[in-house]
Amino acid sequence: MITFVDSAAGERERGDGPRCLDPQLWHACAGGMVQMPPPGSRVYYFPQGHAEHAQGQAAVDFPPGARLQALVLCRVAAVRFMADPDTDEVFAKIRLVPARPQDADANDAIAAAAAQEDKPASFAKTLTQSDANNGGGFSVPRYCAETIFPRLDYSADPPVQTVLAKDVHGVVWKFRHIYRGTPRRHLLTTGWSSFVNQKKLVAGDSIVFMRTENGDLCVGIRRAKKGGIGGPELLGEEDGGNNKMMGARGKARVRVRPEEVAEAANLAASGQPFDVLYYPRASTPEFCVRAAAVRAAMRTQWCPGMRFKMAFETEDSSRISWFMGTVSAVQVADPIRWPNSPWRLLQVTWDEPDLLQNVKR
Amino acid sequence: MITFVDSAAGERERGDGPRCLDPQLWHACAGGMVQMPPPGSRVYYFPQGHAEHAQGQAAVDFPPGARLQALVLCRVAAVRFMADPDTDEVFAKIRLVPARPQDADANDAIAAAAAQEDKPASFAKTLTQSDANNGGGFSVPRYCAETIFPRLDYSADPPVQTVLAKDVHGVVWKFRHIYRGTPRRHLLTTGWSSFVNQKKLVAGDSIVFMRTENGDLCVGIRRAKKGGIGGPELLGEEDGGNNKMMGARGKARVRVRPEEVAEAANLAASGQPFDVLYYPRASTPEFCVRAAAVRAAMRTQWCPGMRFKMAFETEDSSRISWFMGTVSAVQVADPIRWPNSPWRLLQVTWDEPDLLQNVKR
DNA sequence: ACAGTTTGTCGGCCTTTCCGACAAACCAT
DNA sequence: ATGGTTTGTCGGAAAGGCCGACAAACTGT
Repeated sequence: MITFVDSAAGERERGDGPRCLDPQLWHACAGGMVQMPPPGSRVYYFPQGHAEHAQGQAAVDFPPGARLQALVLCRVAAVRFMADPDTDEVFAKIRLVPARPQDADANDAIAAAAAQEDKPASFAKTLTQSDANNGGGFSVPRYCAETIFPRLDYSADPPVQTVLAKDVHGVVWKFRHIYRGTPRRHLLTTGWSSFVNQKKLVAGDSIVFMRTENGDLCVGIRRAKKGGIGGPELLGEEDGGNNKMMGARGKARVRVRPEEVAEAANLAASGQPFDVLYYPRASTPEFCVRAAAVRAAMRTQWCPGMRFKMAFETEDSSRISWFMGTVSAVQVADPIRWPNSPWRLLQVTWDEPDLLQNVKR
Repeated sequence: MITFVDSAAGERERGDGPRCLDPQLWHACAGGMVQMPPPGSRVYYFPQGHAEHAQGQAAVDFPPGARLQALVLCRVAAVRFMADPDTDEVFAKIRLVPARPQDADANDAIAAAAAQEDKPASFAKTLTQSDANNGGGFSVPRYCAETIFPRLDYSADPPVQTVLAKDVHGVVWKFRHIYRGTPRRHLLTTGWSSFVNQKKLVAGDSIVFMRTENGDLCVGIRRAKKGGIGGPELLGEEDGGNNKMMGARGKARVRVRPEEVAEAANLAASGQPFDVLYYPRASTPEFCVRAAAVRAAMRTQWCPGMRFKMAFETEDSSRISWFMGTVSAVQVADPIRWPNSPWRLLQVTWDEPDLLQNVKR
């Protein structure tokens, strides 16, 4: 394997191929609202959702003859946290084993609570024009510099230090961190420019800094959704445990191939173990949803006029906000192919006048 | 382990610690005249020489009581080719097992001849002021560019290519190689500056380029001997198989600690296996000399007035030249501590009027 | 010794990037 | 609203580094 650096600081830990990365950095990159089902827990697998995850527009070609189910109860056998070698985009490889309903539901809730704990401090910033284009500098928000970066010695004039940050591949980047200007502000100078160039960052992309338990700094990337850098700021995000929102822009390049979806759906239907790739930032709904959450949602009789609350994350990952809306219609997506599918599309009218959003369940 | 790169190109193969490096690159860095005794061959180990290798001035503190021998016949058990992680200086860790004279002398000559073969093409250049200080460029001697570097496409205007060279640690450096100017000449531009900075090269240091059998390029470093960068060009080099010259400048930092020498000498005297570190560019005489060479030299009755010829290597490692001299005195170095030691210092007056040189044996 | 070739050094100029000034945006009262 | 704080953008300036010109050094005859 190869660590490759050019006009920059880089360091690599190991020399293996597409390896698993630190789950905490993975979560920091995925966004604070992504919660992966822990191994051993049970989820419902939605072939329809998997298909949406795979496609831009091209429909997945499910074999016509096969007896497919709209949702399959599975046990999570393993979750591998990974990152795209080229784009640094994080994704997970989830191994699912179809299960029978009467199987034990054991630790679902407990494990979920445990996963919530000890989440290390992280901070995300969307790159400005100046961060991405200008003379090789990055304006570090004060909060980020003070809580995520290593302590800076303010007695020096000007206060400067070298900051090392490991990316999702284990490559370490070296930045000069300086506190200067009038008024004073935190900046990354030397090293930033080549980071931007090598990661091919543009204004609108986000950068995530995370501090591990042992004090090391990590850096991740969240590419801007394609189809317009400027635009309104609303970006699709994951739900708070029950519901899901889907961004309207999107049209990402291929990450999951339709054949893989078809194969997974078939294996699921025939009760065999299978792997799925899950891209947490793909702006499509979850297709592996906690069994308990699905059952709770199914108990609700959704009908037009109901008020609807959906969580989303603010840009800097520091808080969680809510959108309010009203259910305007309830319709089954594709009654012919997927009879009795709870993969209903609720049409919601948001209080904030924005694009119509499709919300699952 | 760490690959560290800053404003440069770097790449690492493996992640282990002080590992062994490619023997051919090691030899290219050591200089064309260094010949390591192959495993299985026999050498005489000279504690006195080992001590000189270790010290700047500080004498090695041999335990007074111990019965030490001036030279110990040993079998070479293993040779590990290594490089200093900080300075890139090459050295070898030699495992020696004391042997009895009547043991087989087997393959000494054969192995030596074999070692001579398939030495890959390499080229060394001493850095000029312009190479080391000026606007980040390196003037590549035509011979080096044409025989060591990858083929350049001269049909382009100007002819340019990116050259990758792996250093002794497996880190790959990236250089822009261009053929331009009037008159035309080969230059390394982008990437060179940061190589100089990170390797802390100064005018007077040498850089070694080597081409491996499979066509890959390697780069090594030979630091200038300390105590004056400018000065006369004569640098101490190894002998042609029989004799040894010792540079007068030197005073290098510690590489071998006196305790290690004392321990090795004791183990040698008591017939136990031991390790020695050998720095081929330390400007001290060999202290592990082929058994056959020692016996040949011992048969000669050295006396004042004898003519003396000693090989040395030219700066670019392309040729071997000879110094002629006359033996002016024969004296045993330290008759009290080392009775009957052949570690005599012949005093030689060189034909070229230079500093007096001490020559072993 | 001479002519041809090779390469070390220099000044010019272009690019990169570091810097404070300023003001817009943001926040807390 | 208002004042204090934070941070995005800009133009100036310094540094880095690429270039050909020129001449010194070297080579072979």
